Amino acid sequence: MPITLRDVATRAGVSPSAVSRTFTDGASVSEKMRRKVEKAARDLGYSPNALASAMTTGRTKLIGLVSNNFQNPIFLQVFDLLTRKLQDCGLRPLLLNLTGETDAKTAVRMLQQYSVDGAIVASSTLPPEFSKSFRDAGVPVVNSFGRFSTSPEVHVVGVDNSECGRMAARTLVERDYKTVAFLGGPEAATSTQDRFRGFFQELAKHPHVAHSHSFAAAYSFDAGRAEMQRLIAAGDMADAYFCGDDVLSIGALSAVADAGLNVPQDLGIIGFNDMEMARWENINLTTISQPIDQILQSSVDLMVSMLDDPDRSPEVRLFPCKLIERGTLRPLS
Amino acid sequence: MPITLRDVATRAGVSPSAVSRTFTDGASVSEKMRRKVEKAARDLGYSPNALASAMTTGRTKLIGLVSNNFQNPIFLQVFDLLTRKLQDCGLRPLLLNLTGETDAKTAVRMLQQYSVDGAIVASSTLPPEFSKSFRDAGVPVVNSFGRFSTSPEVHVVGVDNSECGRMAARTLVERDYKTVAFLGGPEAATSTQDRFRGFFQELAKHPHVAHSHSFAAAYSFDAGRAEMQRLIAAGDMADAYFCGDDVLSIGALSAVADAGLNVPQDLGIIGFNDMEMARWENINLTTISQPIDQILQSSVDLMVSMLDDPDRSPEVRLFPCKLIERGTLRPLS
DNA sequence: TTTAATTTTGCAACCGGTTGCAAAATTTTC
DNA sequence: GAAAATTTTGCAACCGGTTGCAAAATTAAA
Repeated sequence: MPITLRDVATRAGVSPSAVSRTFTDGASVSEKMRRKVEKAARDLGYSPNALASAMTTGRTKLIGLVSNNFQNPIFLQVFDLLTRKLQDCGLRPLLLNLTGETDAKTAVRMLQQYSVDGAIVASSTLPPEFSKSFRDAGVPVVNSFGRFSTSPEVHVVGVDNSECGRMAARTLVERDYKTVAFLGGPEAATSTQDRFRGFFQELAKHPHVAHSHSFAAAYSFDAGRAEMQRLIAAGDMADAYFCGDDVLSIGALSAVADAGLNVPQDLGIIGFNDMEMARWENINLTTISQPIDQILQSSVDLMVSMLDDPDRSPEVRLFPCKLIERGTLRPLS
Repeated sequence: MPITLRDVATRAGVSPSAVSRTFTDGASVSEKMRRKVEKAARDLGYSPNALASAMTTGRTKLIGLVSNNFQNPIFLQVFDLLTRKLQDCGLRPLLLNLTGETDAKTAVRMLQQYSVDGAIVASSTLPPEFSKSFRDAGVPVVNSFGRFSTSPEVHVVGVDNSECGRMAARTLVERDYKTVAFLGGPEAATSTQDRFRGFFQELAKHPHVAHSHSFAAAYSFDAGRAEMQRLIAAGDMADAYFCGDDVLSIGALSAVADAGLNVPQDLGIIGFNDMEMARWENINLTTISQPIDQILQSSVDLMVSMLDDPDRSPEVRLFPCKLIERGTLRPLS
């Protein structure tokens, strides 16, 4: 059924190699030959088979897109941008959904079977070792939104989460909140741990500010709401909360509203991610944003450069986060 | 670098065919041989190359996942479920992001180059002809969330959008709203058109109920809010609105709240999709839900059955929608 | 115009598997 | 225990391209 290179060769009355060469750039083909072949190809509706070509060249132009964050709304944007950017480079994303599955070995094998040229691990919760398994298996990898190290073993692109924690703490202290708290997402996530560390590191500089912390069960509205309800019921409320995620914040806000507390006077909330919903007038959440587009562009750029030079030494690219001032924090006095 | 079948054959001291056979089920291999080969494979860490295998078998186990809906939060769930379900069947999703691009020819070619075994077009906005191009090119296709026809040319799984429109109209009339309106998403989407048709078809049975309609520029909070603001400013408000999507509804709700109107007494709103946010206590949107999980399971089932029998005649599978009663519509009197 | 240098083309082997066919090995039947 | 029936194995060709190498064709130099 499908047209092969040999079909084209026959119709054009040339050798298969000639056809192959007209479709690989950089190959030696005369103008006359190229025209002849292109005509035949057009007539027949031929387009080269990427898989067969991959057999000899060893490059599939397939990039594994690995993630376990299919619950977080921000990731729809991540997938959108990432797939578009990859497509723009002539690369095709092969999706691997690792929800509820963290075995790196399996993940690597699943991608290796398809000879992917590389893999982008987009996750703020998978540990660095996860990405390392890809590198160890010889699969070029970049970890987007991952935890960085000063002596990285794989490319990492993202933000400095502990700096984000410090930024949140600094902001709350500036706004004159006297007791502040960290309301994190799932404790196992590296991003949670890093922000936690940064947050309390900064607070240590302000001994007059009381602090506490707790963790929500998931990055979800319900988990945020439940945890805030628990805190309210327990009666040991802080003045201000740094939440691990906007959805969490919004859940917390809803519990706070139910309790009749006044935001931002009685209680401040600062979120993380600046997702779509944070901008909604009826939510209007003050939050910290990470430059998603830049992170992903940089990830793809790194990926592309690794395809040329697989032994490129691992690099860390961090982008600054930004405070997005809205209505859930007291203004600077 | 990577271990080939011949490496395994050499180490096990058997022929390549033997190795191939132990890895293809249904092939004739003795117990003794199988054990020998499996041991060698394990020792070497061999796993068969899906692409090479595809060359002779003609099956890649790659399924194109085509969509242009990377803005709608509901699609994160769609991607999550679809990829998991495909993976569970041993299939791998090759993502194709068609945002701002509707040329079916290109899309087909992009997938054909990778010899996908089939394609799932997940979109409520692409026209049936789009999916048809795949079928015409010999690529088994199922259109999830698509517009159905009584004499379908491709498999379609989804809901009867015009029935959804009727359901919305029926509900609003029941609740005793006297002037009702359709606040649709982008007019070009088939789902918008179908719901529009159903909505007014039902209203035609109730001549005492006044009606009107308009369309938002996008499926977004801002578009919904802007359109509702425009309506409020124009001063010709209806009693109740059927919005094309929950995000749109939420935007509209925010405009309504700003205007000091009382929901659900002065004004009723009914959304569509029952997304996560509709459940949030501070939104509490009455909406119509489509059974996403069933739709996708059915899509994958159809896909799998087509792989066995590519000439299976096209089928339409429609699932019922359900009214999710929350707080933005007057109760039944 | 002849010869040397350069470019274009085709041949054939290969990438990593699969599979039809016949030979070899095993099991069944008598 | 020999012959027939059945199962297992290996050989070799093939899937749809690519590529090193040498022959053929073209261009440049003499």
